[in-house]
Amino acid sequence: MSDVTDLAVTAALLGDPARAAMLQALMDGRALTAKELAFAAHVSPQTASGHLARLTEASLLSVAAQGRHRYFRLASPAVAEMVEAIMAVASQTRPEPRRTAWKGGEALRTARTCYDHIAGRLGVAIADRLIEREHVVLTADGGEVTESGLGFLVGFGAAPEPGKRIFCRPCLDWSERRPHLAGRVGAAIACRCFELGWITRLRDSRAVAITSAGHSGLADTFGI
Amino acid sequence: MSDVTDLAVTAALLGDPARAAMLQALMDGRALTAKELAFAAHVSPQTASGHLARLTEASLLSVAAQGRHRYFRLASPAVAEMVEAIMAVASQTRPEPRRTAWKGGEALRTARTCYDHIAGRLGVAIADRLIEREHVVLTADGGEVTESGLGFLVGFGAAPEPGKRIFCRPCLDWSERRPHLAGRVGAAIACRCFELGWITRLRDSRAVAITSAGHSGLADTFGI
DNA sequence: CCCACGCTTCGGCCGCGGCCGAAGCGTACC
DNA sequence: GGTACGCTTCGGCCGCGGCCGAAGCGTGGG
Repeated sequence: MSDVTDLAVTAALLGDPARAAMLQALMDGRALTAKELAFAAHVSPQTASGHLARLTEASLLSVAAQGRHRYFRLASPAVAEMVEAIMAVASQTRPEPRRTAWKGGEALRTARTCYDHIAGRLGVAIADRLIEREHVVLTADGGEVTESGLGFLVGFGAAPEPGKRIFCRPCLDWSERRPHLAGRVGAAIACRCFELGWITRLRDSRAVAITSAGHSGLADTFGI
Repeated sequence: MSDVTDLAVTAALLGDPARAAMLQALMDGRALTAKELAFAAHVSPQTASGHLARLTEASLLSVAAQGRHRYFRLASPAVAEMVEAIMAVASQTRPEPRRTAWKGGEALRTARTCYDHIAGRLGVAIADRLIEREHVVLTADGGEVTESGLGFLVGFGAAPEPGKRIFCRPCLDWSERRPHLAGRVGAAIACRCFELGWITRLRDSRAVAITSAGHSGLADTFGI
């Protein structure tokens, strides 16, 4: 048994609007309190508490108690990847492009964080450039940084940290439907871009803005 | 709104045990009838019919009516990827890793039958060679055999039989996640390979073994 | 020490949705 | 034409699970 049971119970956890909203709110990798998540999901604190307990129990979230607050965050990059994969299918499903473009929707598509790396048009563009220059090679479910790529990253100040996490892998971008860079390499690039002030987080959103320094920097470095 | 709603409704579709079982049954890329899927999900035909209608409505499945049967299959590779991503998280949750790659798993990935054609690494390799040599052209949901391809197939002794079945189409390979050849052309090639004694079926399994004659024959004919 | 606050647990309400029996529609085969 | 079969639709039953009010527990601060 029961690969099938596992699939169903895990998917059912994401199938509730309140829990889905909470996971979305955590998609940028930050840690939020139970109350903040209750607000994000539009439910009362006690309802949220129940949902959070179930998500934590299933290891989709990890929790850290601190004083009288409890901070929840996604348990692993795999969870973020799963959510993005579902979004990719869900957005494909959507019949008409739905022109409404609610406040910030366009910004989300331009550039956003996906757990700890960059997604949206910017993320895809960066991946494209690196592939074009043969700094990385992406396959269906893995990727490698070439010799020249490693040199480039070091020069950029984004040498990926050593660790057991997967080095470099593609992550399907739900808005662009093309892969962007995830893994340690994607995280290092995103981190460096924040460090250089090329991009900044927008309030209450996973969207990020590209600063004017970012526009020139990205043009110089990546040709974007 | 409602990226979050989309996420929830799509996930909810996978969150039901019966629907999850159906999707799992389709993960190898084959097309199954409503009745077969009802059996796989352990529900009555009328219950299955309802589930299949919802999955099709949401574009997770595509359906092809043929005579008095209706064949369901995954609508796109993205759906398969989504299911795999969820399985990745679900299995991560599971405490004990439980024996990886059960007996014969590797053989299944090397070469297996997919209805009446060849899948696995061998199936994908054959498709790749034929595309590379411009003997076939594959599109998202169909395919054509070129002039030179037809000559090649006839010379190989695998002239596809006439009939109303779809001539040539790609079939997503579950283990390789890339298309292999299905349809009458795929069937003819597989049939000829069995005929030449290049491959033989293994007992109680969809896996096939490549014989020594097969190794040299495949190298000569397809350059594999 | 007491209160404010964040979070959780408990209990009960209620609606959504899965399930199957029965019936209807269309195709295939004799 | 008749029959068998695959599939779908309809209707009604029923249980799971989401929701909130009230109450309980622990921490921090005045």
